[in-house]
Amino acid sequence: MPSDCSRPIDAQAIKVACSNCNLRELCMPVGLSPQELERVDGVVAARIKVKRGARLFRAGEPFKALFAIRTGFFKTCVAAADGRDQVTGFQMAGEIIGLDGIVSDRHACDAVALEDAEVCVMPFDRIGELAREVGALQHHVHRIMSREIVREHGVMLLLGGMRADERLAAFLLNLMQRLHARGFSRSELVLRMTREEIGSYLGLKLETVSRAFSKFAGDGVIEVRQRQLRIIDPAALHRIVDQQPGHR
Amino acid sequence: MPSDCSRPIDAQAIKVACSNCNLRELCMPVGLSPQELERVDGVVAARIKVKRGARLFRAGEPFKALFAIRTGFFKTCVAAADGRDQVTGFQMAGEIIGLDGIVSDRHACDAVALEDAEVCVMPFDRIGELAREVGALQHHVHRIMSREIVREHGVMLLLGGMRADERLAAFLLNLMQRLHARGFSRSELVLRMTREEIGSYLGLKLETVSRAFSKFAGDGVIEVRQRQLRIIDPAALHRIVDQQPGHR
DNA sequence: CCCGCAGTTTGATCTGGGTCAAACCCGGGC
DNA sequence: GCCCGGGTTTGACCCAGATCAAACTGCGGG
Repeated sequence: MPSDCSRPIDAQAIKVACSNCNLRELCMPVGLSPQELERVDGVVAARIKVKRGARLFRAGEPFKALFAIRTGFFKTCVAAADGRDQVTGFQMAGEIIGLDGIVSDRHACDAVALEDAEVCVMPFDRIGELAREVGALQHHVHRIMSREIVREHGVMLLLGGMRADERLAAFLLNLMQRLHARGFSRSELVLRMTREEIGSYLGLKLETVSRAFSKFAGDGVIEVRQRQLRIIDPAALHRIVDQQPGHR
Repeated sequence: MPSDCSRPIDAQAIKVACSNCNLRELCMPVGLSPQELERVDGVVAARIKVKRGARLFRAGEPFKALFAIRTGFFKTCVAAADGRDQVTGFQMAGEIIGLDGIVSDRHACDAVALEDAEVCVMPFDRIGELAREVGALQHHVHRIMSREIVREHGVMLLLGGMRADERLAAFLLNLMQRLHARGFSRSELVLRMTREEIGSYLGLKLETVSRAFSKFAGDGVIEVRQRQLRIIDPAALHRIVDQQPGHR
């Protein structure tokens, strides 16, 4: 049973084809032979639209498939036994979500669409079968999971040792870099998430995030108007990130 | 070329056999047929001893293999461009390290033995081949990587939103639980790492860790004598972990 | 046995960022 | 057009934990 507000689309009607997808380089292995490519097309069982604010999956639900984001923007978050809630990541087009569900056959976090989104559903057992036949796909799956592990190392570094403005600078740079890899401007972006969500991800309160934004703006490093951002001096952000002190 | 102080051992001489290993349930898939089991034995190419303080691998070194810990205790840590250093995890017998190296064919962190250790070397390409033939092994590899991702979510929750004593309590409970799963006492343990390493992992300074230990001891929750620990009241630790306030 | 040193404990002080509170901004609905 | 509510900004104050400093503990080596 799909989560609230998400509705499946007949895969045949759309004629899903990874081989034609412009995100191919992001979520598929490179260097496949034409026939391998065709087979790998088969991992996508359907596409699903997810409305802004709706959940693609929730912690505790049975895990059946991984999801590749085609369009839109997600956050994933875990909730502790008490009410506490932690954003564990923001995901954009070409990225894969649901990896945390494999270990226990249940999703371990919630995935919430921060804007209307569309995702490709890739049943995990089908991935498994195909990976056994197409070596490149197998390795690709390993790489994706490994990448997620490394990304989380980075977050630990950030949460474990950086000051508020270093965290925000690192966050912005990471966001810009990923957007740029998708062909967006290197200097302009609109934030899909609230200050509070940024704060949760960075281990800060929303007021602190807001103040850091204001400070950067005051220093002429960025321009902010609500969620509209313009990076004026990327080098300054880099300098902020690897300024020594790191007080924690 | 292996890192300082580690020396390979002739695999033939030792006659490595996962099938006889008492850690089998921890690092191998369950429910294999006898012939599958025999094949999986083949993933271990060698065993290596690592002396206390030596590195099994360092960030940047080419990635060739995963390592299963047979005996001993490790920490993994990443270093930022500036001197900053963050412990990303502590690993004990039956756990797998090196997963972060897959994505870029280079290790992304250092693995340091905190006591004399012995590890099984599992060349990654061999794992790949075998996983293609033994479905259970393939799924097992995915589960191990997924588990690491979920573990890191937990650390993010801890670093992002918990107070010092909550962090330490959560850390101790996690440690106890893993040790107990390996047949050790549920109430007594000796810490293999320094206060500073605990602090790095938990995003705290060593003094703060020390104070939290003293506080727990003063409250009769634990007994501490240097690295020797005794948990007197585990329930109290649980209560500390999910006490609401979480000030961050 | 003593020394040296790494690791730990404890105290005193400082401060980054949390908390509380008020005002503001803007888009959507009526 | 106006109102309403979620999101954001800014200010004032406070506290958990960082920082600095000093003393203690226990172990390995000569």
